[in-house]
Amino acid sequence: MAVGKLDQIDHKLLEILQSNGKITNAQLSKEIGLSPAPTLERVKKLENTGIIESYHAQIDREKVGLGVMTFVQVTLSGHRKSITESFVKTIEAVPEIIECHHVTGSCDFLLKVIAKDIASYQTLIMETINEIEVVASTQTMVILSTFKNTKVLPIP
Amino acid sequence: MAVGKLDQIDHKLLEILQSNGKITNAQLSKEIGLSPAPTLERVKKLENTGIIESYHAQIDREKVGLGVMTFVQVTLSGHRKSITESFVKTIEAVPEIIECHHVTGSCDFLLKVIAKDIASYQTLIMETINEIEVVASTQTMVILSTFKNTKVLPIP
DNA sequence: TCTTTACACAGAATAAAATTCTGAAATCAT
DNA sequence: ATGATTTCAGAATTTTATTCTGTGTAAAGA
Repeated sequence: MAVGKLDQIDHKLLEILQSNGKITNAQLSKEIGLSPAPTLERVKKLENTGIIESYHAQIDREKVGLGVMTFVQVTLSGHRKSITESFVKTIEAVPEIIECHHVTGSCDFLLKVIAKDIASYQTLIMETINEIEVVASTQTMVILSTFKNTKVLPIP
Repeated sequence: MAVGKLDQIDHKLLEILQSNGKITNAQLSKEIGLSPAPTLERVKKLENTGIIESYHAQIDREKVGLGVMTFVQVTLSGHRKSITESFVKTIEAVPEIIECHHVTGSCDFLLKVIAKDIASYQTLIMETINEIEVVASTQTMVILSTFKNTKVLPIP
């Protein structure tokens, strides 16, 4: 299913479901101006074609005791495929690393990391990430505050 | 509600709901080993206390025609409160900027930005972000591939 | 132009799920 | 121990999702 096959109603559905994944079908149908049946049909189609990938609950980081979030710029010791693969494989097993992106620019990877506090973050960086053999260096950006964190992508 | 009041069952609920926000209460109750009534009670409590903030549908970026995602390191021309506030206010109105974090380190802000393609990304950077008066410089990291992007936080 | 086909839709019927209610068991503090 | 509080299971009720049927509409072909 290409984007060309998405009409205005589909766009609106995606927008609403991104910001509220638990809206009832009845309410959803009201907001887009269709009856429940075709509304559900459209949503199911978006799910089946993989345009809607999944649904997630978002939890309050601070309230569950995760006070620290950081971005870590990682530079590897080389750029051979085996080195990258080795790094990624290790990363996957670390639950505190919630994002790992291969990027262009002055570093190789950018990680998003969460931890209970600075002390446990330091332990994680020093005893887990910096201990990976292929990691040459890391540079941390601690998040002081977050001004925007929307789950709604602006569909073109 | 502090983290101390969350028992093992709450932890499991949060873990499941983070990875599958649309699970039925019946299924959820099976997975944690309670009957539907107390299961629902617990989930509602987590919602009411704000530990569960919201639910969101995740959509496939590429399938809706958003081929480019980047991180942008932004350095401002100063650090007075008014400068930061001016920047944040402008950022909030740009839908392509889906995250904006105030960070420590060599830059001031880190943005996560999405765009249709490199051309429209360039337009966004040059005509929107770099045009903000208080922005001194930007440095872009284009995401080549994403190896990890979990919505499940490891609750301590 | 007329027909044919294929969709997309609304409304009603059905199935499934959430929610509420009641009372019993377990836990806790006194 | 004892009373109070909390947590739970099972059943009843309400709400919601899902399926079904028929109608209108738009596009494709004769």
